[in-house]
Amino acid sequence: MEPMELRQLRYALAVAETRNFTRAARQCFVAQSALSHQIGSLEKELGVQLFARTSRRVELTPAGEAFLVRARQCVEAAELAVAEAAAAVGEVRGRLKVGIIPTVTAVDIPTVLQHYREQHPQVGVSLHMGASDAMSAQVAAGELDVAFLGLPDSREPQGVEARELTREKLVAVVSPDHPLADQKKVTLRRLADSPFADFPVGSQGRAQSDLAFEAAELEREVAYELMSAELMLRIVSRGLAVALLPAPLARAHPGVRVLSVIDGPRRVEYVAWSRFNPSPATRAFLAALP
Amino acid sequence: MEPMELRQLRYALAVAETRNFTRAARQCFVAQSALSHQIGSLEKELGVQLFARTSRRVELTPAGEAFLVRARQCVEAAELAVAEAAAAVGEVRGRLKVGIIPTVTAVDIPTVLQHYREQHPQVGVSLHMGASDAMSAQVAAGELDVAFLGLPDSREPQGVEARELTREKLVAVVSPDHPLADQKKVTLRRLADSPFADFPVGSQGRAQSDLAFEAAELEREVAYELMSAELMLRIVSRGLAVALLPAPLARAHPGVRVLSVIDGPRRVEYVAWSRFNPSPATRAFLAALP
DNA sequence: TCGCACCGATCGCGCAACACGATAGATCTA
DNA sequence: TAGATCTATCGTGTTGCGCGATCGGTGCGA
Repeated sequence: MEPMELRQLRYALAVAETRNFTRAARQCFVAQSALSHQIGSLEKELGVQLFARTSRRVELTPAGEAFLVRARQCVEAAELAVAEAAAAVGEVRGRLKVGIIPTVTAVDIPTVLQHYREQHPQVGVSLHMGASDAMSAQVAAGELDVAFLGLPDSREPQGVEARELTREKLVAVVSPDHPLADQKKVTLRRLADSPFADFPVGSQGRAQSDLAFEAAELEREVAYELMSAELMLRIVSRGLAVALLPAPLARAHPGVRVLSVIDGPRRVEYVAWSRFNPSPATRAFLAALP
Repeated sequence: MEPMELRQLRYALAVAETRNFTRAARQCFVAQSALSHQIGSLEKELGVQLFARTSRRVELTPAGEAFLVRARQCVEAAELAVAEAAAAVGEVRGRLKVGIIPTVTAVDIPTVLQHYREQHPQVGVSLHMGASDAMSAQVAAGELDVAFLGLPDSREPQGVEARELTREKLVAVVSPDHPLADQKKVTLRRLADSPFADFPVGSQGRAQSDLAFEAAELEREVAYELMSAELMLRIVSRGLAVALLPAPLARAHPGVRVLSVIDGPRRVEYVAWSRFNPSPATRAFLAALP
């Protein structure tokens, strides 16, 4: 019996993705008969059914689930091997998965991506938004290549390599009608009387503010929870709530007043990447960051 | 141009291992011409030389080094995929790399290995001796599947999953001629007058004792440093030094006196495995441990 | 209920690529 | 200089991969 080959893994992954032999074959640019035959001989060699197929539906067997996790790693490693070889002669190729929080301020993401793509047109970039915790876990698990994270200044990224990009104090944003609107400086104590818009409980964005109020032994009401800084600012401008946000985001938004907070929380922004063997595309991205 | 296949990676790995096309071909059970051709077409597709060959010597180019790291991961993932598929129908196959410190007491390694092999004859087992720190790093890096570790009771394994096997107090061993030989109990204070045999500086085995002497604010002389408990006991029996060791090891050795140490250090023995996707062979090993 | 659309398995055929053995060419050794 | 060693290359045979066509089974709609 012939040993397993990458082609069979690629076909099997396509079937798992589409749950359909015919579409999988199209995706692999081969005839359905060829793909069927390869899957069949793969299953014969393994001695296990990977797919349970009725003529109407294709599903993964438990064996198929377990097998394809490794098969995916295998194919990814093969792509990375090609990318490494190309990188050794100065050509950066491959794909790059970037995670960003909704409050990146240290760098202008579109500019960074534009420069990166100009320097390395052979790299396909995909962007993903998310929370710092989820994304640093994804980086550690290899599901993201790099991620921009924001943490309270008392914390550090866990389980990943990281570089500090900026360290800044959050500012308060209030609507022009707010009683504090004409102040230049406020304290948490005075802000705590108003309802807040903030990030969802559990996110590091929320922790940035929560920790400060805890340290000051103050209670506050969070009336709105959302992951979007943009929406948060619009809610503030309507006078529905106040918020603590990074200064660059706050100042870029019209229709709100920005107040410095004397005992306000500090946050740190990091760029994080995997501890183990970042891909050439990842190394190039980190090198291209200011 | 054809896409890369596992066959080419297997051949390339064999060449990297043997540094010789002819021997690599034998290892792969193909003719040398076939292997040469595959390597050639692989290099052509990558657009990079992987091997610098004179007709006398074969060496890896930098591109080859980088490429083969990933290629190795790729074929290992392929093997694991096969093992996972087999495991899904109850057959445990594959290879298992076990790391052990020289002072395992919680389990009898030969017995464990014997039972494991009887239950899972399809698994090839390889044993490696080493220090706790080095081996837990190897487990984290995927170079070992499981490792038995010994740590001071104030520490825990880092970067790996681990299960505590036993927690015990170290005993003192002295030669029958030693002034303390007839005591049943001693203190660190009284032991500290004698020269010690102990594990090398930096190892966790050494840390077990060092921490205890530091806590007691005592100085001692370590006259002999070695990684073998067996040798350590022979040195002790000759009267050249005293030592602190796990009780089961000490009692198993003739020609030494074993003393309990009132303020003696405690150690914990763990079995550790990788955080990420242990192989079927690894899962079976952990399940087979008492 | 019948026909039709959909889907995977199978078969026969043509071709590409893989492996083999032999040999050429290069390099180091005695 | 002869020989040993090692990789590249060439010509040849075979295998297995992909293709198109077709079959058989299933669910849906008229």
